[in-house]
Amino acid sequence: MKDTVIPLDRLRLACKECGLATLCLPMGLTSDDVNKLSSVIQTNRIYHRGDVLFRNGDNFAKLYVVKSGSVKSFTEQAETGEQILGFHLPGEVVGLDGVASNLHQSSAVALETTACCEMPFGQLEKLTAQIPSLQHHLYRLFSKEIGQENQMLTLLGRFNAEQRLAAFLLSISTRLNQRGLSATEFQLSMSRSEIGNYLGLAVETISRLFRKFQEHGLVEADRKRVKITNYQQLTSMVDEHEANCLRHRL
Amino acid sequence: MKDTVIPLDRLRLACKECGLATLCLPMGLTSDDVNKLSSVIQTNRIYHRGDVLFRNGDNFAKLYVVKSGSVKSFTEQAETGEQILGFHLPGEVVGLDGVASNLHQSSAVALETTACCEMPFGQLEKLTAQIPSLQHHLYRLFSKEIGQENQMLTLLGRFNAEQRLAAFLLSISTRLNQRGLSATEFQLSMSRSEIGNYLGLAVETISRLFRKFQEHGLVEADRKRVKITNYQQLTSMVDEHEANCLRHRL
DNA sequence: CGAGTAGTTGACGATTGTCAAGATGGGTGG
DNA sequence: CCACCCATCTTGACAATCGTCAACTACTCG
Repeated sequence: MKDTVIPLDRLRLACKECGLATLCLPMGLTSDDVNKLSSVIQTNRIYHRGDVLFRNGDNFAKLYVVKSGSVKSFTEQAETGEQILGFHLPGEVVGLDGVASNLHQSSAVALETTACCEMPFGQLEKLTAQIPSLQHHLYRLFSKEIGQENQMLTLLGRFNAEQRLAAFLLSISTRLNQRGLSATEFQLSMSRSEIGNYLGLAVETISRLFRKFQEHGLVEADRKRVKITNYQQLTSMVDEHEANCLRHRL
Repeated sequence: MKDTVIPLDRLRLACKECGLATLCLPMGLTSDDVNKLSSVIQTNRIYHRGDVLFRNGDNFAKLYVVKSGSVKSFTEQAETGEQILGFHLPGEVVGLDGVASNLHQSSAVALETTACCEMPFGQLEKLTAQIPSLQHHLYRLFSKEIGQENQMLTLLGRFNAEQRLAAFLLSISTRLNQRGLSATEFQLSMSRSEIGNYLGLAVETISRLFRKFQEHGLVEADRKRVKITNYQQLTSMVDEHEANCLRHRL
């Protein structure tokens, strides 16, 4: 992903030509509507590894759509450090939590070289009042985010360490696959420590689980390169009914 | 709370007279706008303990605002039972996760006798296109929900059992207090088992913690009746910096 | 009043975190 | 191009938190 070469002359793509358009945009917009939207959007701003998109407490101004690369969002705790709230892959939106108080409630940092489209929320909001399908799309976007967080709550509340890592790998796999990439072979952009943080587990646990998964032929992992070798069984671990049977064999 | 008597003739209150109006409604609506809104809303539908507001997989049609009583929302897992996603107190909205797919992604059940206002989302949506401040309010509502779930993720990811229960009690306290009730003395509507489920802990752990808190003079708990006797110290447990110091004394 | 559900308590064990030491590898500068 | 360095990762030993199991108590509701 890091090595993908994007020709410079395509960096300033308008929404109309954007490969992610079906993810960002609702169906049924007129060409005129799309033009209005793209006039408001700042396209393809580039961030590098470690660059901050926004920080907890910053004034909320815009939503960020990841176009390539990846972003992590997190809260900063007084002494315990950060709690990672999510990893954001191409086509996903970051910053929705800022609308409530006009201040960002979390921080967001690029995990690698990352291109984002930035949408000033105030302008977007005005536009949604004029374009019903865009309004509906934005409501759906918020709602989808809530649904995903609900899944994450379930994961943290009811899943053991194995199931959490399995679910994590499957989530990344599915999401990359939706963007046209391989579902079974990919490069993680986050460190073991970040995975552990996200899943509520210690780094050492993540490391041990990767080894265990590898020993049992579920994945081949070399550093950040991951190859899922038994997708089926990985899936069945998350479906906890079968997981209980499986756990005794593992 | 269960015993609160609501005169029957006030049960069909329009939004204009609703005591929760400042919670549900944005500031700066004209009287006309409020009338439009209340014409769309079904007010004060009564649910009893165990009654289902909606179930996972149901068609999504409306949002529910709790007016009195309380509601739990949860996902149903194949064999592990349910994972509780949230408890909803008066003034809070339930059902936001349904917008994304037009199907409810979770279920919601009344924990006690509960009155809800029900807002058909399609109509609400049309109205928001006409009333900018209502549109903004709805975006904020979604965003606030996301912020709260982020807090919950942090709780499940980084807090130990003690901190989780402390945070839970403080959350209930704060929210009830915002509705004009006592911050230090209240009646829980959920069982120990439901608290445990919500916090990712076993019932027995909750039971032991209540005893521990009581022994240390933090709360007095008799079944569902809770009295917070040392609010200060409870707060400092959640602020994890001090919590580390405290833990050795407890 | 009786039955069943919810809550409590104790004993025990497993999962997962912590600590410490060592290995690996990417990146940088000579 | 090589070598060194630092961050990341791995691995093992040990400990602690929390879950599980089981028995018992106490409400609540019909």
